[in-house]
Amino acid sequence: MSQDAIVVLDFETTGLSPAQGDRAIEIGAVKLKQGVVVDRFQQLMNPGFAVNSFIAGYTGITNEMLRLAPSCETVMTDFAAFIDGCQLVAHNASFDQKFLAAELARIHVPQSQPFACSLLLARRLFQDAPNHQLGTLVSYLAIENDGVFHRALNDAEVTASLWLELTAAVTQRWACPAPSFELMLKLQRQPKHQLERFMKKQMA
DNA sequence: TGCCAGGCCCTCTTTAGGGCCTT
Repeated sequence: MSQDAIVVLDFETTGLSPAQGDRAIEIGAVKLKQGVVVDRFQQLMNPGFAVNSFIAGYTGITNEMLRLAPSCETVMTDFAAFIDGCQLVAHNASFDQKFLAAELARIHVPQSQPFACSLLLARRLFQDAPNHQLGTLVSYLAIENDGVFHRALNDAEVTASLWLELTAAVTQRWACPAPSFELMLKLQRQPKHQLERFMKKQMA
């Protein structure tokens, strides 16, 4: 897999914490090369137990839909191949990263790819947004969408568009052509009041 | 025993508390 590919991913899960026994029930992902979507991945997966009514209502993913889905282990084996050699992005990446690491650990695959966070970047680059929930940012930036949220591929698609908006904002604000993934990783860790100083140093 | 997410980030901060964000 080429090293310049970025996979923007989103998990739907049975809850908030793999440490408390929660599992993934759907993975959706969009692969970008030089800002263009070149591949997609979407798969429901059976966690081995029933999802509660809140999750079914929140995601629209029912136990009936999951009953015939392949196991998490089967799906994650395929997904590990999909993301091999790629850099990763998610909205509130700490959430998706812990589920990705937990599900990959079950099939004895380490999670070693660098992981950028569109939430941390949006808090820095779109400070005027009403808030930084994914749905709000989609409206704020007029990102094209089909009105479906909380399904993995739909959320991954709009997060990929958000990623491109974030890189475009860096380009526009600091005259930085094609900001690298590594630059975005560093930027998401900068205190807000030091953004100008940081970018000035980067562009010098 | 009782409780049960956790990282980020702001502020009435750092010997802490609470909102934001993800499902």
